[in-house]
Amino acid sequence: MEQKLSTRQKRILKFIEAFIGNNGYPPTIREIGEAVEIASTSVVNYNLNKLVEYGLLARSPEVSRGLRLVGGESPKEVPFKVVDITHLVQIPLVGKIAASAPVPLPGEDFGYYYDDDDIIDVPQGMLGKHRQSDLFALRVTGDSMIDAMVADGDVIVLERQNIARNGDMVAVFLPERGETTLKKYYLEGSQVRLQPANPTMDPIYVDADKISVQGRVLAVLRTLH
Amino acid sequence: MEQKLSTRQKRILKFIEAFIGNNGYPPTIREIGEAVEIASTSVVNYNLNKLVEYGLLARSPEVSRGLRLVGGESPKEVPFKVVDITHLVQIPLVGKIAASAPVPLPGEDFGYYYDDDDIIDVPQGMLGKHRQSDLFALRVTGDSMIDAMVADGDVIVLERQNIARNGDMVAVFLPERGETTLKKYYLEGSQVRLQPANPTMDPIYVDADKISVQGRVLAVLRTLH
DNA sequence: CTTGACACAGAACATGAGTTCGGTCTATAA
DNA sequence: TTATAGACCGAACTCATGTTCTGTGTCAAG
Repeated sequence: MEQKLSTRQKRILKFIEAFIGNNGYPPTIREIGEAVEIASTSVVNYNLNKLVEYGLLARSPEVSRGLRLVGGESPKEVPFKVVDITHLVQIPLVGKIAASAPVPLPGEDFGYYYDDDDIIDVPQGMLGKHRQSDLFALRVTGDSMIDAMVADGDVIVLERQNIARNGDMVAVFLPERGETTLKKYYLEGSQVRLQPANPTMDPIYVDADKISVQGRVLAVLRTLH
Repeated sequence: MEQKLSTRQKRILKFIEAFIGNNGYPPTIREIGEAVEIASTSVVNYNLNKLVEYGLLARSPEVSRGLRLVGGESPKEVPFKVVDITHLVQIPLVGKIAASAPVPLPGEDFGYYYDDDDIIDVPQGMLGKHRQSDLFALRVTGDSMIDAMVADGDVIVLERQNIARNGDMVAVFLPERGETTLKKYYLEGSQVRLQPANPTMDPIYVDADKISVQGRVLAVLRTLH
């Protein structure tokens, strides 16, 4: 059964989900309208009734906030699922990363000592589930990471981690070369194959005990202007 | 921690819990009063405020059914900070982009089937200030955009726009070649220089009237795993 | 006994919020 | 062309619902 929801209707559903997750109770028609950019309450009402037709929503007539999501999923799980989507994780931007230096790791002793501009917000659902204290971000300076498809000015979000599993994109420091790179990690015998994200470029091979994994890359964020 | 809840307050808590479980939204003051046999709404209000004092309940003033059960734990350190949803921008993921086809723009009836997750949340501060309705996102398929430092699977956020200013990163469709690319835009006389983001690659030059700007790139999002 | 905090009742009040209705716009069918 | 239906807007309407106020009765401290 293929239900073609309009973009608005999808946004409405998503918003209701998120709102309930954040507030514990459903939104009003007007709150939905504001969030989804619908000027008239009647239009929101109109689309809500559509969603009821499609069996995605339940409404209690004449009841404020009388909405309930009734998708195929178990309704019990909704609030938790939503939490993942709508929560923002605050990640400290602890410094810059360049090929010529090891990754600056967040200070352990002094914990939270960053000013406001050094914290970036990321929707929790965009990353997986991780201990927030293990997350940190770095701004890339220079073009040395182009083989990792990472440009000057990009922000990368990392999870602090000393080991890696095959296929992980990791930040590794190579003491022999005295440089840091972002590569995909593949352990092959006693050697490690470090594969650039750019498929046109060749991997490098290093002894497994001669590299230092600094963290696993979870996301790359690039904003223009 | 002793909590000397009156029988009424216990019944209220119990009822709220049951009501939310049954209906998906919290009860009104009057519904509580009826269930717990309290004659006056003010008394219900009175006891609800007591429960808030005890840290067992959260209320949103002037909000219908603005109740939320909250654990008895101390509100000291919440692992994830709850943020107002209005700080998130909801952007429709309207389709895929590949070198071989023009950009699918929102509103064009492509008969698209929208999934549950073709809306992405982005912190408002990450983009600039834009009309939300002008924003859309595309998922990149294939490695054809590597010269723009965009990898397979990346999501790009665009602002719908037909013109471009020098230096803008834009999605342009080249009718002559029948392909779409992401390039930096520089108008030079009657020609346009399209500069790849990757500094090691060379620009291409096209007649200004032979290109079609589809939108301006605001951000590139890449998640691993 | 008086005082005051506490729990409660009842009713009026103000506004939050669902509903309804007339009208516009666009696309498609007749 | 006209007609019809879907999606939308704006405003009015009405009830649902939170808030506030005055006033009871109880009970323990003074």
